[in-house]
Amino acid sequence: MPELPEVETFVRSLQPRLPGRRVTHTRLRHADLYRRGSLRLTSLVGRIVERVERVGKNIVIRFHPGGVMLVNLGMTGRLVAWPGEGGADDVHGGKHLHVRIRFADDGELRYYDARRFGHFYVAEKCNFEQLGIGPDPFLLKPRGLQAALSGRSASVKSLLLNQRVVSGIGNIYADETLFCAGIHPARSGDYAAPQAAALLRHSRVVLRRAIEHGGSTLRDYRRPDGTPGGYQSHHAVYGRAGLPCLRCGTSIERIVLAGRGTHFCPRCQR
DNA sequence: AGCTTCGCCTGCTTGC
DNA sequence: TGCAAGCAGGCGAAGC
Repeated sequence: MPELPEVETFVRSLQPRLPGRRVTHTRLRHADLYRRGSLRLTSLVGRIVERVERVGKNIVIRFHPGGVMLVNLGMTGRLVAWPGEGGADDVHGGKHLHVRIRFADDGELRYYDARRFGHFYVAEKCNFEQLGIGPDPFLLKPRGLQAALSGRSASVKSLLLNQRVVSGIGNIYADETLFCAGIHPARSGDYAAPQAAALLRHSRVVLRRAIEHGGSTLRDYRRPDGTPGGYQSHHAVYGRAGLPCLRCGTSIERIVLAGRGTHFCPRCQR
């Protein structure tokens, strides 16, 4: 599931390939792909890609002389330039190809999404806060996270998953961060608030390492070139229920918290 | 207001 | 072996 490291992997592939290209046609299969309030993709025709960046789990494409497109990949979305590198085109046999943005040079930006949980948002300008996209973990200050956690009775895990609190952390990296920080996922935000600096530090270490490995592939996710990411083999707790903790040997537990499968070491995380 | 649960959507896994 | 039910999960909406 594309979280920050997986989205960053897509952005790093797109950034050297899209800028300078002019949009000539757009095609979208289902209008329900648009997030509420979005302009149509056709409004981008004639505009030139300026740059590709990432905010939290969102891919942000900015255009000249104006306009911005946000893509949230949901669970199984893939945003790739076509033709792709090394036969990686049509990874789903074209069955799940939902958006095609054609450029003047005949190349395309393609969006595939098997489960259609992803969303597009097109606007002249966008305000991330209004869209519910909070600060990126690499920009958020320890004090900011502390303030966002203190006084909150919700579990620290659900707050890490809350994109308004910090954007980019999803189920895998929330579990991994909490393990590194030694905090039980069911603890309240208020309890964890004094440890905000450590939480933030650990989240950055985990996210940076995951980016270096091209993200985590559990099932659907593939890097832009079609190869799986490599970070899943470095998970300490996620997907390791019943296996021994790498630090103390205690069996890793799995519970459901905030509606998500949650993995932790009952001895290392208190 | 804050928190939890639900539903969207589809493919893979599990169980009868 | 085959089919139906269960499960996974980001995120917005609904409910408490």
